[in-house]
Amino acid sequence: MKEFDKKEAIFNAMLELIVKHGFHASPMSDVAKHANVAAGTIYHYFKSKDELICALYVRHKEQMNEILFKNDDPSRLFKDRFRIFYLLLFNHYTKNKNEFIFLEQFINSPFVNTFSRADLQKFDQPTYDFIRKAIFTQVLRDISPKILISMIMGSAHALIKLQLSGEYNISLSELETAFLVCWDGIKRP
Amino acid sequence: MKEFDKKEAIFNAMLELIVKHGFHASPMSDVAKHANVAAGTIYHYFKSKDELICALYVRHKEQMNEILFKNDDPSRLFKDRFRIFYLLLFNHYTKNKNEFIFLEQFINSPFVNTFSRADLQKFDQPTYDFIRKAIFTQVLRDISPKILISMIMGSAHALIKLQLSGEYNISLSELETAFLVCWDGIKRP
Amino acid sequence: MKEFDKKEAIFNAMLELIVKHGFHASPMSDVAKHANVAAGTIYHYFKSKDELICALYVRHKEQMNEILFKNDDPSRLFKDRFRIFYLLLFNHYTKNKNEFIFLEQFINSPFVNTFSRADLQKFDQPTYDFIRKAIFTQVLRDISPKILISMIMGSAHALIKLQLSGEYNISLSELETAFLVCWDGIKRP
Amino acid sequence: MKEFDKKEAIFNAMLELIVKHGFHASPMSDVAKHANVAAGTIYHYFKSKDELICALYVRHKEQMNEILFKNDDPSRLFKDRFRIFYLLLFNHYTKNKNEFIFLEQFINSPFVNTFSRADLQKFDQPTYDFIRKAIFTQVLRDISPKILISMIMGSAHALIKLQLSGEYNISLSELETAFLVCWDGIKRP
DNA sequence: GATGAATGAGCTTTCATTCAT
DNA sequence: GATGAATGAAAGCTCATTCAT
Repeated sequence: MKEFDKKEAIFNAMLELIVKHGFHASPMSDVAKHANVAAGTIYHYFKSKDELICALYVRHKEQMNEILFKNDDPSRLFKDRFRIFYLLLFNHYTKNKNEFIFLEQFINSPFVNTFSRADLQKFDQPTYDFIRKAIFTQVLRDISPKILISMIMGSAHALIKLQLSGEYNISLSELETAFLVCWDGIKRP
Repeated sequence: MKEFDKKEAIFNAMLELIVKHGFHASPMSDVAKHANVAAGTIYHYFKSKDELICALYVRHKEQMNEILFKNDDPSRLFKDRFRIFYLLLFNHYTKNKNEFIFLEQFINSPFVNTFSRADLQKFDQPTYDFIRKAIFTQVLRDISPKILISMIMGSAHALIKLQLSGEYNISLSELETAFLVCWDGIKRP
Repeated sequence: MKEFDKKEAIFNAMLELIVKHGFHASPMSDVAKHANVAAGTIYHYFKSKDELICALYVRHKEQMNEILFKNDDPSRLFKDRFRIFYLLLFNHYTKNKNEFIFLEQFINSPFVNTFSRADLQKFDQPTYDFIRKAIFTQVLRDISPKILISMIMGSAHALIKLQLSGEYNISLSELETAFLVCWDGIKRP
Repeated sequence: MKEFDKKEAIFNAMLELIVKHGFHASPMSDVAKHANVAAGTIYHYFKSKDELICALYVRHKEQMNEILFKNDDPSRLFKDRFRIFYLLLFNHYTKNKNEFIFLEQFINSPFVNTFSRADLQKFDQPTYDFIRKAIFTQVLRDISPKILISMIMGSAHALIKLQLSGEYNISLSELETAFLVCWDGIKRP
């Protein structure tokens, strides 16, 4: 078994357990069991439980940026690009529930404070640039990009959470309407 | 010291500790210390740590509903009523950071699963009714109230989080613009 | 069972185990077992294993100073007082092997560095004063008390170690000769 | 790199780490790192950590006997030979602090029990013979050589420890006086 | 009601040692 | 010979909870 495999196995085991039981109810011994490695092995790849959890966050953010922006085509109309962004976000997380739940748990826990504000901003740089340019070109409302991004992502995440909760099943047409709710709010009037 | 005082002291101590260190780093012994009671005393008021945390959540939700709706005047224009709701939400949480951080941490942790879906909905009933009626009277978009509420609250909370993060200071006029971003998205076009 | 009893039981259990197996082979779980307390109980009385070990050292030094000096009579001839000191030292340690072995292990381990030089000197203050005065009154050689004390205690401890090793059994008359070996070396010629 | 070099490197790394952190805080992985070899390599040269530590002790004792006795000239006056022995001992250890601290730590730890009494005596045979003959020729007091050696070495080591502690700096003339303290005690009166 | 010493299961982490390469 | 990833038993320590006072 190659190193790559074990590290991945540990990541996946930790992700699954955190989602199911939370940080404090996911002992390293269980992570080891689920990853099919010895407890000590985890400590070859990660200095501590905290570091493993933070590495999981970093890995996720990098993967998401890849997913959201790898096919973005700046020559197209912004509204269309933004719609694709919105749908990619929704689709990825509703199909990868664990990643979403982990993410929400992480960013609302004191673990985030492990990172400096600058580090955290770095992960969101692609989204920040995406929105900032659209404000600059007068496509979006003339308001701080930070505020706009917060509102966009906040409402999108809430929508994803609703879907994942099983409390309500969002149809495709409702998703398109939700996109419009967002778009009508942020576009320059 | 009256019973009331001790229970309140325990609530406040737990709230403060959770916000500062997270659930798993807030031992009951520390709660006792901060509340100036003996460790055993907590167990007169709450069956367990989990129960205490859940009771804290219930207390908070009830207080918030009181704050948000006690002065709501159904005879006024919905847009105005909604604006007040939006500002009350923002103002309360930006002035009571601990409550907000606890809330976000709680609802994104496996603790929420302590409650049945029905119980959780009960806490949000006032908001649900508030929005549902406005859809019914054709003031708001014709879309599931659950979706609309998710998006409204998601974006509002994200805004509050931005303000509390210290990363950006939202001015009064920006707050009014943010309200419009929200309103323009949800109002019936 | 009173607090005093448990703390004492922990002290004694730790002492015995360290002597038998060394610091690193005396797990807290064994200490707990030998002291008939729960593992966690040790941590009510001592913040950590290291602190327990250091407290053991402090306790020992205080007891020894009591033993060595409580009956010292400054009105007597110094040689006699010193002889009593010498014999008390030898007798106490040969009858309390564990204390001696712990002490030697402790002061030759990196644990001593827990204490500042000043703290360590404080424990030896009574002996220091005892010897310094005898140098001042021209009974002992005119040499730094630190040097004299080192040589006295070093040779006395080595003698005790010889006796405790079982390699050789020191008779009473040999002990008196050993005292003279010491005395003839340190007295003012 | 020759075998010799690696074994030496391992010895030196272990010595340094033990002195700095003690036996129980000197992991083999650190020894490997400091010696610039792989962890597994240590096990080609030594069966276990304990064996490595014991081998270190043996190596040291052999080196010391070489140093102390290689230039001893039995035709000279015993007092002079003993003085040289005394000064060699002091000089070597005050210039090789690590060796001294390791030695003291080792002989006061349960590790010594790895060796039989006979083995331990073998290492001290040269010193034993040196002193025994001087008693036999009536130069030294008529007392068991074991007692005499214990007292000599005990006081000498205590002196070295004083110097190494940095607590007091022993001058050359004080060292000569210390030698006389020793000599006046042991010489036949 | 209130206390806080005591519990002990269970946590994170370490580290001597092995073995496939 | 040499490597260092992998092991897993065992360490130090924490903390929710209990119960005699």
